[in-house]
Amino acid sequence: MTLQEVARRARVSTATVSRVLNKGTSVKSSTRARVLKVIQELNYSPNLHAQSLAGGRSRSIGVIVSNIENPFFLDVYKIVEAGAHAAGYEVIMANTDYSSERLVTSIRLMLGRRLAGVAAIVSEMDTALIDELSGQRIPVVFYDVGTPRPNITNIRVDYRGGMAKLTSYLYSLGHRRVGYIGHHAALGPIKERVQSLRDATAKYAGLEVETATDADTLEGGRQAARVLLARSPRPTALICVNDVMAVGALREARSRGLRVPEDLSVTGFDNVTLAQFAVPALTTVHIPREQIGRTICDCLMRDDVPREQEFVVEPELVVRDSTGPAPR
Amino acid sequence: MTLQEVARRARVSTATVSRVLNKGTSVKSSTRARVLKVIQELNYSPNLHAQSLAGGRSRSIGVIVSNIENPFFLDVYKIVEAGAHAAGYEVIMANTDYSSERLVTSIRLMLGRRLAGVAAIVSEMDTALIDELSGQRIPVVFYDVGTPRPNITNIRVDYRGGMAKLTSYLYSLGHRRVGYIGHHAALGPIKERVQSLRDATAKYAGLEVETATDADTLEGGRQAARVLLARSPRPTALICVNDVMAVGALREARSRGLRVPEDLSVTGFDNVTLAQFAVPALTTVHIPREQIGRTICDCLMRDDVPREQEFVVEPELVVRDSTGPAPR
DNA sequence: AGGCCGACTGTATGCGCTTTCATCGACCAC
DNA sequence: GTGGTCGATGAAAGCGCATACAGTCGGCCT
Repeated sequence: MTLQEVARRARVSTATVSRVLNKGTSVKSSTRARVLKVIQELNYSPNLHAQSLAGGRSRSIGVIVSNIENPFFLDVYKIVEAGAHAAGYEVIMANTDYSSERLVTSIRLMLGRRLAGVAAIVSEMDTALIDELSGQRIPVVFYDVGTPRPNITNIRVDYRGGMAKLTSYLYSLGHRRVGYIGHHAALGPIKERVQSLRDATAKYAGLEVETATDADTLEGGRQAARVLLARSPRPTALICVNDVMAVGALREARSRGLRVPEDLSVTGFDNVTLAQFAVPALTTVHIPREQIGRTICDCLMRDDVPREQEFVVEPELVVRDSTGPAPR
Repeated sequence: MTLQEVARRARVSTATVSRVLNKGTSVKSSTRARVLKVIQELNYSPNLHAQSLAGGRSRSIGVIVSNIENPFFLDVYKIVEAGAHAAGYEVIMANTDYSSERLVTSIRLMLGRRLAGVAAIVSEMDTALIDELSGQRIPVVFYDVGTPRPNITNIRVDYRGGMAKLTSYLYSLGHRRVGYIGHHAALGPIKERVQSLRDATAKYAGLEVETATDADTLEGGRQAARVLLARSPRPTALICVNDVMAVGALREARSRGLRVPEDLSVTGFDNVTLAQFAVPALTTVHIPREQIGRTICDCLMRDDVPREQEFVVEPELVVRDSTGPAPR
């Protein structure tokens, strides 16, 4: 079913059919009705590729995330999706699983689609790629990675500040031996979190940090906790890089018969919904995903926002039931 | 950056550039190298729209899900994604939030993209739409909805069987007053689960069922549980339509000081990873998502599989710690 | 030497659509 | 009546690529 076929059956030119499809210019209402009727009868749906090829424009934006299974990314994605739909845009999602190669593939694909904009909510990133993207004419938003460049907007979270709040809080509860549970230790933005924690070690006398790394999943959190909790002396607090891993850690603690928070404190990061539903409810650091999502939408789908900006979002400590005074 | 521009700079014709891009036919290796070099220099990436318009074919499949936030859908999506990537395909995801209108929009969009195939893992579905899809020449797979039609493959889960196992198990534990927690009670495949439960009421003497409906989220599960647990006499078991809502219900039970499973049994459905990490670990019914995902991949990306099939997958009871003998 | 084959490359057409630009009445003011 | 304006429509030129087809050229067989 092509536009041409529709035009033929409606006894009009292809231009007219195109006009009623893009309900912009003037078409006599009787003609419009006739065309619409044929479209209906034929179940015609325009070839999107031909549309964007001929039209040059695109009503789609791309969103690349590191791990769609992690509710943090999912939340941001959903907010962007809602904003896009509200503005009449579609969104194409790509998932990299923290792989740089998949990131490159995804970005090339996004560029190939000639999208209206691309948001990369990822932890892995390569400077050359950023340069390449910067050279394109489409607006790009980075979260977590990337440095200010022409045509590129950056959103970053003050992990250092968030981690400092967490450390100070745990220290004041008497914790001196803490375990850090992370994933993909080599990736820049994630490294920043560990580093912040390590820096705190210097500030707070007697604070010792051990780390364990595993996959960014519930099971990964559990495995990492298993390693850390087997050490002797055992850490009295587990700081997890995100809520998902923290819930995994919680599970492991319970399996070992450790009471949380009496025997062990556990903290998350992100404050996803799951954190409230964990048992016990998770103490975590809130990252305002709503704000991040809206910023992305503004940057990609509005012309009246300046590019080449940098937004810094400030995380906040959320104390719930998984933390308490250090034992003994 | 167009193919033309690349051809000009490499002093070859566009046909040759196209050849090296689609690494099929023979190109002298020195020419190939020259073209590749220019492509590299220009950061050229082919216009996907032009490619699929000219080429006719498409290396993408579409996956439509009802609620990407629910790990069940996410798991299936990820399996399909992996299979697609392995076969050199891309996947376009669409999320309907259980809205029929969004389903229609999504399907139209998928058709507009002239994809190689579409999978609809959704609970909402309209017969007219199925007919329309059936008329297209692209392979389509439905999960949960849809009736056998030409060119359409169906995958369905024997909910009735799964629910029967669950009911029988709870009955044998002495539960006579059970609550059912669901969402979108009006949608066909979901209605089937409640109906199975209701049918069981007839079979098992003295079994009473009350239902509550809320959103398909952790919070929805909690709210529904709140309603059910406020009743008097209180149900001794809560059967939840899926694991996510069950975890929400678990949370509500705990808030009310009810011990699970001593005071209250709770069951989920789907057996997502989260079910093992719930506290207590959730008794649930396993749906083989791996098998579903693979079937979808086979149907959409291989030519040697017959269409117009119907696959029925058999769910299995997984007993964990959230169920026990009815109190008193 | 003539012919043929195969590796390589260029030319030209069209995929299905959008978008100028031109056309053609109809209608109004003068 | 003439010129001008505006609404409605058609004709046609691409958008960037794939590909059928037609060369070109060297090597090799007879």
